[in-house]
Amino acid sequence: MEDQKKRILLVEDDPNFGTVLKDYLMMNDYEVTHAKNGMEGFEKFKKDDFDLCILDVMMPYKDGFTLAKEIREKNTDVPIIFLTAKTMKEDVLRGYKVGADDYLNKPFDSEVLLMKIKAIIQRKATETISDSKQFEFKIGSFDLNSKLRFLRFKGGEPVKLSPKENELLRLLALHENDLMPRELALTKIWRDDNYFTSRSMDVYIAKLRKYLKLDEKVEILNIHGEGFRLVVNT
Amino acid sequence: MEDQKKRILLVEDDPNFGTVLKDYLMMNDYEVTHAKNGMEGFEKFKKDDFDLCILDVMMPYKDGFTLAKEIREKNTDVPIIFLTAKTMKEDVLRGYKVGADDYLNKPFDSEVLLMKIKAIIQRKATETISDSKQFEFKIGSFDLNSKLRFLRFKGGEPVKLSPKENELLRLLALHENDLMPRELALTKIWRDDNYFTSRSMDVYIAKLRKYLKLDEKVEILNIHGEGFRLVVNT
DNA sequence: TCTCCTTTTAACCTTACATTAACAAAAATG
DNA sequence: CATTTTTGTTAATGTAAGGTTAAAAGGAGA
Repeated sequence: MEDQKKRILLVEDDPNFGTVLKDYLMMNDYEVTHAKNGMEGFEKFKKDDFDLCILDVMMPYKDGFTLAKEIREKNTDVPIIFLTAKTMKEDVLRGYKVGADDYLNKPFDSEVLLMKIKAIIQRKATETISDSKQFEFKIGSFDLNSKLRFLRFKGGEPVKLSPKENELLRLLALHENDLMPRELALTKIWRDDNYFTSRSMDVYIAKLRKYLKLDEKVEILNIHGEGFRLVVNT
Repeated sequence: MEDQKKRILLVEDDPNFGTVLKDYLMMNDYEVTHAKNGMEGFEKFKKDDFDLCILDVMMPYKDGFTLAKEIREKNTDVPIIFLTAKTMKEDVLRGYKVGADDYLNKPFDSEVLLMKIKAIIQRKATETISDSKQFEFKIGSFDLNSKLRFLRFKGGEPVKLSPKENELLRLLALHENDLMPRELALTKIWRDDNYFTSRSMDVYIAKLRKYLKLDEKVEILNIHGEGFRLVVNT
C-alpha cells in the first residue's frame, strides 16, 4: 500500500555513495530522506517521523555518534543503524552505548543491509503500543478512537473510519477550536501538497461533516485559504 | 526481574574454540551450556530454558540452520545468534529467514559478542513484558489452551487446533478488543511478510471465524490495512 | 509407499478506499 | 459586478485488501 512505505533517514556525507544507497533503498520500497551531514540530518529528523535512521559514523562537523545522541534525546525509540568505515571495535561499542540497533562495516553487502533493515523495523513493530490514551479523543458527544479507527456517537454503534478519514479527524481534534492549516494536513497525511491532494482533502472534509452532523454542536469551519477549524459549541 | 544469571546455549563443534568461548562467557556472568553438535544441542535445548542460543553454522551432521529451525518449532521467541565462518551472504540471509536475531563472522571480537548478547537479551526483556507467557485464555464462552492446542466451547468437547490456528488465535487473544496488527502476526508466526503469507493468514482468519461462530458474542473484526481485532461483546 | 494432517496457493468474489471528475456555491479580487 | 479562486458535495472509477472455498503441495508417521 502506497502510504505505508517505511521512512528512512539516511545521513551520509559521501555524495556518490549516499545517492547510490538512497536510490537502492528507494528501489526496495522505502521512502528515503538523504541528509549530507550531521546538522542537516538533525534538522530533517526534527521535521519528520522516521521508521529508521542510517547514520554514517565518519562525517565532518558532526559525527554519527553525536548525531545519534541528539536523536535519542528527541526520540528514544527510533532504530539506528551505524555505518562504520572499518571494523573499529571502539566504534561498535560506542555505537551500542548510544543505543544503536545495529552497525555495518563498509563495504557491506547491500542485500545484508536490506535484511537488517527489515529485521529491525519488524522488531520494532512487535513492540506493542500500550498507552491507548494517546489515540482517544472526545469531540462533543463523539468518541474518536484513532487506533481502532472508529467514531462513536453517545456510546452507540461505532462507525468505522477509513485511514484518511481517521487521520484527518485526528489532526483536527488535535487542533480543536484552533486552526488546522491545510498545508499541515496535506504534508502530514497526504505527504504532498498539490491541486489534487488538496481536492481530495476537501472530499474528506465533506465526509467528516456528514459523520459529525449527529451532534449539532460540532462543526468543521473553513477559514478561506488557510485551513479548517473543528469547533465544539457549548 | 530475575537477578539470575542469564542462560546461554552454545552449540559449537570445535572443542578448543568452544571451551574458550564458554569460559569467556562464564567469566562474564552467563551460565553456559555447551553442546558439541546439532543433535546434542537440540537435546539440551529441550531439557532446559535458555535466554539465548549461540549456534555455529558449520557443523557436521546437523548444521546451525537446521538446528535453528527445530528450536524455532519449540520456541518462537528465544533469541538466536549465528556464528558464520566467513561473510557468506547466503548464510546471513538464510539466518534471518529462520528468525535469527544477529550473526557474527568468525573471527570476531569477543567484546563485540558480549555487546550483542547484552543488547539482544535486553531487547527481549522489554518485549516480554507485554507479551507475557500466557497460554490459557477465556474468549467469551470459549476456553483456549494454547499449550495443548485446543479450543473448548462451554465445557463441551474440545476442538483440536493446528499449530498456526493456535498461534494466531493466541495472538488475537493477547490483544483482545485491541488491534492485532497484521505485521505482528506475520512476523511472529510466519516470520515473513509478503503477499502469500498474508493470504495464508487470511485463510486462517476464516478458519478461526468458523470455530468461533458457536458464540455469537465473539467475532474477529478487520481493520482495513491494519490488522484484526478479536472482540467479545457483552 | 500410502495415509492423514497441515499449510500454501489459486481462484473468484465482495468490500473498502482514494482519487478524480463534474458541477455548484462562496469568497476574494480588482 | 464580473471574474477568478477556493471550497462544498456527490458520484464514478480504478485498485487494493480481505472473505471464502477448493485444490495443490508438504511433511510426518505407518
